[in-house]
Amino acid sequence: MQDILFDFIAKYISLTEEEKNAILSLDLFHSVKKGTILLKEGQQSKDSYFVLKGCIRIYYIIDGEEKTTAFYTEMDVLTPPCVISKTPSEYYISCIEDTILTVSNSDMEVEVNSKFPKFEIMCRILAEELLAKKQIDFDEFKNSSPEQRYLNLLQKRPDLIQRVQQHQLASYLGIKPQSLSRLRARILDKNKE
Amino acid sequence: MQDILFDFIAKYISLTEEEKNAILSLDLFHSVKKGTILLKEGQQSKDSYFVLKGCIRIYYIIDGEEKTTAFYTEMDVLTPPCVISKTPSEYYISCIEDTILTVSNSDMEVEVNSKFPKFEIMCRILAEELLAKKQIDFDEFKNSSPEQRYLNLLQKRPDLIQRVQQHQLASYLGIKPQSLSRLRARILDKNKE
DNA sequence: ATCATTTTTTAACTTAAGTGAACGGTTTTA
DNA sequence: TAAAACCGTTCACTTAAGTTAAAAAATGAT
Repeated sequence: MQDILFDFIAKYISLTEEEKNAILSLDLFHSVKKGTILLKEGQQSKDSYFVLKGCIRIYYIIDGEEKTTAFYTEMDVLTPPCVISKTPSEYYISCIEDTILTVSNSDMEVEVNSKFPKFEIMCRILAEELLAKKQIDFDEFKNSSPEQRYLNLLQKRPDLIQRVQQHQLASYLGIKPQSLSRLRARILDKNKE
Repeated sequence: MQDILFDFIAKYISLTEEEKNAILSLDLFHSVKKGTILLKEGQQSKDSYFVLKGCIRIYYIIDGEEKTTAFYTEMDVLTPPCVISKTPSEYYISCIEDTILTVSNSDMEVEVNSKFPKFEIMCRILAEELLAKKQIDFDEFKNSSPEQRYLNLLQKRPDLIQRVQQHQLASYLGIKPQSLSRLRARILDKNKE
């Protein structure tokens, strides 16, 4: 499990044994049961996550309805926006599967970064990469119809469609569950011809 | 003009005179005429921008149609995704007004960051903030209808609606120009009652 | 295994966005 | 300055998503 984290870090910087031990001493690894809520609306938090196994989601509750906007699976990093802005969260974060993840808080990161400037660099590169990816995802979302978005997701993250509930997937695609269901039937019809 | 840049930087780190001079010696400031294309599809680039005055936009050309996905105005920072991923650009960047901006390339940034570790920290914080903001914007986009998006924009960036062409605004809102026109008429009707 | 609950699908109807075309009004440019 | 190109709006029509409700299927608990 630790190797997964170190392999991930190795994509950005190379670590000495001393540095690896410093990380391990932080006791970052946690096992979390399906359904656990990591963050609630209104709460303040300093926690960031790295998913080793499983899946977590971000969702809002608007007019009593859950609106899922993001999923994080194996090898995904999540620093919730409210941690950056230091404001109360407007959304929930929960585990939709039994999940193994690392939990680090921003105080820890400040300390590690000042002790090992390498980490500062890794964090910068990682944030830049995630920003670039988010921008591209957003662009694709704007430039395509619900049906195209679904087909696109089928290409890029086929696992999600299996492991995630339809109504969560629907709001992730910016539509209602009934529309997703209909849209899938439409696609099947087309392929039959 | 330089003070605008230094005021912006001051939000993140404090600079000595020596550091300010190091920045000024880089010759970052540029004036660009309306209509200038800063980046074309297919090009590779290392340039990042900070807008001091004016407005630039990102757009794709899909099936011969321009699809505008982002606007950057006063005090906005833009590092195009293709600069981060070091891949050819899939989009264009152009000035829709006479614009004053700083242009810095990633080689310069690597050098400055290694000479002044402070800058590394600023870049990290800035990237994290922009990522958090982008995530929230994306969430709001998914959770709202075209009409709500338009009204939301009217609140948050009323200037954009004045200075940007309707068909560019439409694709920014994820709809067709005719739909934006109709939607505005609908809103006016409602307010008349 | 059965029942209760939740999730997904289907259907009928409403609403709004997409499409293609036409109309003035502006700006560009030859 | 006249012609061409472009832009925003409007209209009629098509297509697809939203809404409400109900049925069917899957899941979970006892």
